[in-house]
Amino acid sequence: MNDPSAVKRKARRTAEGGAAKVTLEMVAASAGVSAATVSRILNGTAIVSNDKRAAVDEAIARLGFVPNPVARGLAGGRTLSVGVVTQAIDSPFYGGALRGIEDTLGAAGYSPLFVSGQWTAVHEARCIDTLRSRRVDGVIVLTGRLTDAALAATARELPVVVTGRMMKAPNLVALDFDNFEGARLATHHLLSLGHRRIAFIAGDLKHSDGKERLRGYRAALEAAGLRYEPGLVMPGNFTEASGLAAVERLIDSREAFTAIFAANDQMAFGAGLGLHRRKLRVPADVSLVGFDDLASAVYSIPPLTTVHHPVGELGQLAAQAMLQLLAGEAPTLALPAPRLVVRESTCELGVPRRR
Amino acid sequence: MNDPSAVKRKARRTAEGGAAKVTLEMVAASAGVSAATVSRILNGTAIVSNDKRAAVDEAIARLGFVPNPVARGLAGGRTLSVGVVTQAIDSPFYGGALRGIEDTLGAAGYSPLFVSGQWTAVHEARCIDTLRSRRVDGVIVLTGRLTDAALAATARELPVVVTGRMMKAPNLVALDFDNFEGARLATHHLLSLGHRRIAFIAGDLKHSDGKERLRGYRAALEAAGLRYEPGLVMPGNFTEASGLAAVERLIDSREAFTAIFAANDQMAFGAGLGLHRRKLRVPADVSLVGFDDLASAVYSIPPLTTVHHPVGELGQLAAQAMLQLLAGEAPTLALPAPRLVVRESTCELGVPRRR
DNA sequence: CTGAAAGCGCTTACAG
DNA sequence: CTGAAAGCGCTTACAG
Repeated sequence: MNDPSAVKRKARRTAEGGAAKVTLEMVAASAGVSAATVSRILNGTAIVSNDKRAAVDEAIARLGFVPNPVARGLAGGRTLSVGVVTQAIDSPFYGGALRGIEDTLGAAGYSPLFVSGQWTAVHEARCIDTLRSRRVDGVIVLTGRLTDAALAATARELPVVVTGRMMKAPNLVALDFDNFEGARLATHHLLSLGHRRIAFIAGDLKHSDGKERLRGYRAALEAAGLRYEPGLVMPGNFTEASGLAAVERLIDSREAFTAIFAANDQMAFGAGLGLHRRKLRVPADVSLVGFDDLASAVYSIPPLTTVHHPVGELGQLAAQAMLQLLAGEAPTLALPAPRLVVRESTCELGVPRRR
Repeated sequence: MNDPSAVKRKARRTAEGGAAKVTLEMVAASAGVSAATVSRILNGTAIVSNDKRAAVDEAIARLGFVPNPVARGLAGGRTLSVGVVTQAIDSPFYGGALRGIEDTLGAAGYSPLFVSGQWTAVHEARCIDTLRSRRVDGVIVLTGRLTDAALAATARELPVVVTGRMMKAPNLVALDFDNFEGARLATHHLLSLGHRRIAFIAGDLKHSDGKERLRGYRAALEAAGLRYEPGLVMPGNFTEASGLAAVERLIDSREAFTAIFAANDQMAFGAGLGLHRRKLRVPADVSLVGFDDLASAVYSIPPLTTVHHPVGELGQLAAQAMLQLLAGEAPTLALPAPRLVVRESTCELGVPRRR
């Protein structure tokens, strides 16, 4: 404070900024201890005598001190922030996961930094660069297009949690959901209602969730002694538009079917509209099952039977795993199991419900 | 570098971190100039001779230097990040706005920091504290519960852009959408189809968008020479559940109606389900109009006629306004006008379309 | 046009 | 248990 220019600068800043920023140094001076001691108390880094601790706590409260995370980040190399690579910040599917992450991280004093990967590996790589330059302490990747190798490489730099795939690497934890089992459940449900001609609208088969859901459909069919019929399987890409197109193709193909299982809810919604346009009633004429249990599935017409995908929990788990990695602990995970939610878009074959 | 402990520390860090971090100082040394000069070139802060600039550019490229935003934030007081207070990170309504903000900010080298206000003033205030402690350069607030005074107060500290309300304050720009006109358009559409008994499901009337939409409904009615009938107006709170409940109350009230205008799409979806449950067909028996034009409105059954609310544009505009404030310019705004999107949930009275 | 130096607000070995 | 001091990687008056 004996540098005149410094004083001038500080004065100007205070004038602009309104309330003068309280610094750790001011707390230290006011409590009669060194800055190091205040820092140690803040971080629980060392044992401090009770009287000093009390004095510091009092000073912090009195001055209304809030540590500056930017300075902390520079000095300590930890920013208390974790990057979250999602595919689209406005995705109806990932929304719940983002919320779960935000809640869990927030409770531990960490802030999430959300970035959108736009479903391309190039963008995702750029996202991770941005996050690293912002010095996040770790990265959570929701699915995405990055290769396992790329992910393992970034795990060499900082802890990584990835969802939607199975892989093993040091400093990385992968959290997958049992898509196979979910699809099996959905198909089994239709079979148990007496359906035998069950069409399937596939998701993106380049991706594991798309592949697994197809595999589950097929496994359930075969377990019931039915043949897998390629003519009943329509390609799709997880969008409503592709679900709509799939149904049109299916109907035009003149292949007989009494039920449709779409590999996600968005395609099921598209399929529902397609059936509506072709004057087929759900479920009286065709039973329809989705996958994911989006918030909007409850209010679709009719309310959609679907496989509940606990994205919120998945987000919480991913955040918890990250927190554990950051604390140097070995993450312990209990993955949520798939569960079928029966609503009104399915009914027994030959016993159409009256609307 | 003549401090042994410093050398040791750096070495350890490099070993852990994989690729050694390239610093501005290394660039300066390598280019034979001072750190100040490199900084000036990076920031365009001063005119620099061409040969030095070339040397520095070359060194930056050769070493792969990326400036550390954390250090920049500490030293310069600017973090190139802007806080975004949204109500829920997974809101189907704000999603598009978040995306617009992310895109526009990203193109200018800024990163958004998304936080969720949970629709309560307390949370929002806490969000703004968090953002300020993270030293964001400005804050964008999407609607929210904060009072105008509270917003004006934070605008004294840093630039603020707020959507969903009209207000004036220094260092703050408010971006509103013409909810009144939108509601007028929607109601007018139903009137022009011959409907006279038009029910209205209101949104949250404590909030300006809720109030304005009700006002627009009423104004259109009165302009057509019709009386405003309280019995046709059902309370709601912008959720699907409240739309569903409103329709049930409406039907049970035995009030005659041939059309429903819901103050947002989510309530319209709930209303649609309510009508479906009571065996009323849309639009053959009842025409239904929403407000917002959510992504899912296109695939609802039937596809929903609604007022397009350009949230994506609104997000881009908000981000642009923030960028202009940050640059010390006076924001110039061209607000997008409401526009009716006619789909399949409305039809002429007395001329029911065959499904 | 350019450099030396101080400073941003913390953390962390080091040395008691 | 605790302090003095250096350092994190930049920016910015100040003084040429």
